[in-house]
Amino acid sequence: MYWGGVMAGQIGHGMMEEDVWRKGPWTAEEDRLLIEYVRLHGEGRWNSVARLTGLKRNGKSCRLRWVNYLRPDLKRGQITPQEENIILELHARWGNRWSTIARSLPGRTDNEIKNYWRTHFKKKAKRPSDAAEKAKNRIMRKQLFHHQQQLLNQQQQQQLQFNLDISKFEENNNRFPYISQTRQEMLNNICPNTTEEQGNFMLNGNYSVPDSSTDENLWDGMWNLDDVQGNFSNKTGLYNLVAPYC
DNA sequence: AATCATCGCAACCGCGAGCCC
DNA sequence: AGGGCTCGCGGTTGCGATGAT
Repeated sequence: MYWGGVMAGQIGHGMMEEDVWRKGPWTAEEDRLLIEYVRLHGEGRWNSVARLTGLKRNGKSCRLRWVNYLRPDLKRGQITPQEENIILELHARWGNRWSTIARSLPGRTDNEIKNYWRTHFKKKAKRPSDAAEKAKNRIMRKQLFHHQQQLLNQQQQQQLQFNLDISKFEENNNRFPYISQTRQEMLNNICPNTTEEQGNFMLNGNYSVPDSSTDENLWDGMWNLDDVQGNFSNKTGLYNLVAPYC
């Protein structure tokens, strides 16, 4: 337990800049005051809490305490397997957008999901400790990979347009003898370390699933697929799509 | 029993977006 | 237009609980 944090300005009742906000774990009495404040005034205007209740907590701290712990609609207990699946699915789609993910899990907070992810998934994926863990990770990988494949299929339509655009570019420049390198050059501009095989996926759609010996790399790479639904025709979207293979 | 390592979670921090004056 | 304020978000830290040695 400690006290710290210089206040930014006057908050009323003689509290001046040299006063400090209370930090650290909340007491039952502080919780009671905050709950009473929300009951009377509703959520929001968190910077008024200190002035109206006498709590020596800043607005940020009050909001966080309410949102993550005191809200009556919070669900307690462990994350269920169903919720875990949803988290996996949505993280594959949204990346670390915890608040977005939390909106699909009533009663769960972004903080809770973020903590759960960090302790249960990211670590396990990086260094599985035994065969069972590896098997579980393999299943997770396949689920996620299947999901990514679906997204890739959607994007293949956009890739067709991408190829058409390049073809038009080539047609317009076919009087140059070295034009056959253009596609690779364009890809190299986007993803400099792309191998020939990886480039084939992007340029020709000839994609082969990496073998299991590269699973860990693939799995790790998938954490970068945050924006896989981005526009394929722009550079950012393309980069996100090919990032795990770069 | 003692010590050390790891886990799980609450809370803090910095930053950016949106709003209002 | 822009400066200040409030709020929300994602990353990180601190620390008690638990497990391993």
